[in-house]
Amino acid sequence: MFNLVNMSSALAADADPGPSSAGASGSTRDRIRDAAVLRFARSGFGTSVRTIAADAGVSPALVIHHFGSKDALHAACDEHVLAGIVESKRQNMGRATGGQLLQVLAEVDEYAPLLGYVVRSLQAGGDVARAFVEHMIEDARGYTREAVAAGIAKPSVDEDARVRYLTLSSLGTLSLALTLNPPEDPEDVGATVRTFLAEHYLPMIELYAQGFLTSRRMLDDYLLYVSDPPTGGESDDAPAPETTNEEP
Amino acid sequence: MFNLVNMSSALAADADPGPSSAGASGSTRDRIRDAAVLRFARSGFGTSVRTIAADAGVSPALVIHHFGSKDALHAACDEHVLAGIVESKRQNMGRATGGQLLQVLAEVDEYAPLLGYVVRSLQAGGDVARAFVEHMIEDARGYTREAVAAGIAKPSVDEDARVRYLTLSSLGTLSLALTLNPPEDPEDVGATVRTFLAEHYLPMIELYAQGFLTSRRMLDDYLLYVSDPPTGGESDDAPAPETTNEEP
DNA sequence: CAGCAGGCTGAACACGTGTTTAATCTGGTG
DNA sequence: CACCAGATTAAACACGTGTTCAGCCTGCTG
Repeated sequence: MFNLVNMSSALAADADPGPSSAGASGSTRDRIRDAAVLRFARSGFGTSVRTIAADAGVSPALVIHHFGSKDALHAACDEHVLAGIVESKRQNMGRATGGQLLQVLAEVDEYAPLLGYVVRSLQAGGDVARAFVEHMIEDARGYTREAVAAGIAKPSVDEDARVRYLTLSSLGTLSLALTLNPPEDPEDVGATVRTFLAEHYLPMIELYAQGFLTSRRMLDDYLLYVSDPPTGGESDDAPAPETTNEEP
Repeated sequence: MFNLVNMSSALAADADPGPSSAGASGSTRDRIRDAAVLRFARSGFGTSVRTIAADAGVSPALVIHHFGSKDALHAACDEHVLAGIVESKRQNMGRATGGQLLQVLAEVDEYAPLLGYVVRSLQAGGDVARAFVEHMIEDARGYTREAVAAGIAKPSVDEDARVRYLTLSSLGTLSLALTLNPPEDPEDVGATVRTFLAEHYLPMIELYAQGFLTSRRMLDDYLLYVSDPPTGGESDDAPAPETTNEEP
C-alpha cells in the first residue's frame, strides 16, 4: 500500500509542454513527442509512426526527420516520461508520506498520461520499466524505514528484499489487473486505477494489517531451511540474489 | 504463496502429443502446434508464421493450410495449453495442498513450456490469461477455505476479494519480475522461476506470516470508511480481537 | 494399373511497416 | 533583393508480414 502511495506521488505531474528538457528545439518536435507518449500509452508501442504522425497533424517523414527513427522516438518518450516522474517527485515530496491514499488518488486524473505510459512499459519491459521500478523501490525504502522507525510497520528479516517484493507486488498486481481487464476508456486512467483500488484495497490492507497465516511456522521453517539470513554469510544453494541498486 | 503452490500444481503437465483434442488429424498438425506453443512462449506472440514453420521443419503455407490463419493457430495453442492445464490439475489434485512448495518446484522443468506460454499470455492479456487466472482463483478459493478451516490461515473480512487479490498478486508479481528481468535462457523457465523464488520467497512468506503493519488501525479505518463490509459482520466500532502474532 | 484426395511446397501477391529522397515552402539574414 | 538553412511534405523504396495459388508428391482406393 505504501507502494501505491509512492506511485501516486511519483506520478503527480502533467505532461504539458514545458521548456524543461534538454532540446527545447521547436514546438512541433514536442507536439510529436507528446502525441507519441499519449498514443503509446493508449495503444501500446506497436503503434505505427503513421498513426502518431496523424495524431500530431504531421507527415510521417517529419517524425523521422525530428527523431531519426521510431526507436529513437520511443527513447525520447521514455526520457521525457522519466523526467516528468522525477520532477513530480520533487514537487510532491512528503505529501503522501502519511498514508492518506484516497485523497491522493482523487487527483489521479492530472497525471493519467504518464501513468498509462508507465503501465504499458511495465507490460513491455525495457528501460523505463526498470528505471521506474528502481525509483519506486528507492522511495519505498525510505518510506518503509520511516514507518518502521515510527512503529507503524514491523521490522523485517531482510528489509531490502521486503521493499523490493512489496514494490514489485503492488506494481505487478496493478499491471496484471489492467492487462486482464483493460479499461473501456483508456484515456481515463484515473477511473481505472480507482476501480482497481475499489476492488483490491480491502484485501490488500487486510493482508498488510493482519497477515494471512495464523502462525509463524512456515516462515521459521524457511529461515531454518536457508540457515543463513542475509545478516550472515552464505552457504550451499540459493543462487545469491544480490540486491544491486544504484542509479538514483 | 498458496497461489504459487496452486500455479505449480496447475501446470505439472508436459506438452507431449496426445490424441486428446477434437481433431486428431495428423501428427504434423500437432508438431506445428507444439512448435508454435514453444516459440510463442520463448519469443512472444509477435513471432512470424515463417519462424514457427521453420521450427517445425515445414513450409509457412502448410501452417496456414492446417490452421487457416495465424490467429486461428494462436487460438489453437491457447486451447491446447488450457487443456493441458486442466488435465494436469486433475493429476496433481491435492498434491500441493500441504504447502511443500519447494518439492513441487523441483519438478518445475517438466511443465516449463506451458508456464512460459502462460506468462506470455499474462503479459499480452487475452482469453488464456483470463481463463487461467480464473482457474487459479477458483482453485485458490478451495485451498484457502480448507486452510481457514484447518486453522492455518486467518479468516478474512471478504474471502472472495482476498482470494482474487492474492492470486492476482502472486501472478502479477511473477509476471512483472520476469518482464523486468527476462531470463537469458528462455528455455529454462524452471530455473527462472526458481531464481524468482530465491529472491522473493522470504519477504512473501514473511508478509503472509506476520503482516506488514503493527496495528489494525488502517484496516479498521477503512472498514469504517466503507461502512458496509460484505459479510455484514462488525460494522461500527469494537474492531475485532487484536491479532498480533505470537509464537505457538 | 488409373485416379484421386490430401499433405505439402515454392513462388507470388497484397499490404503495412520504417525509412529515404527529392522537392517545396518559409522565415530570417547578408 | 538574393540566399540559404531548416521545417515540411508527397512519393517512392526496401522489406517483412500473413496469405493465396498452382502444382508437385504420396499413399490409398477402385
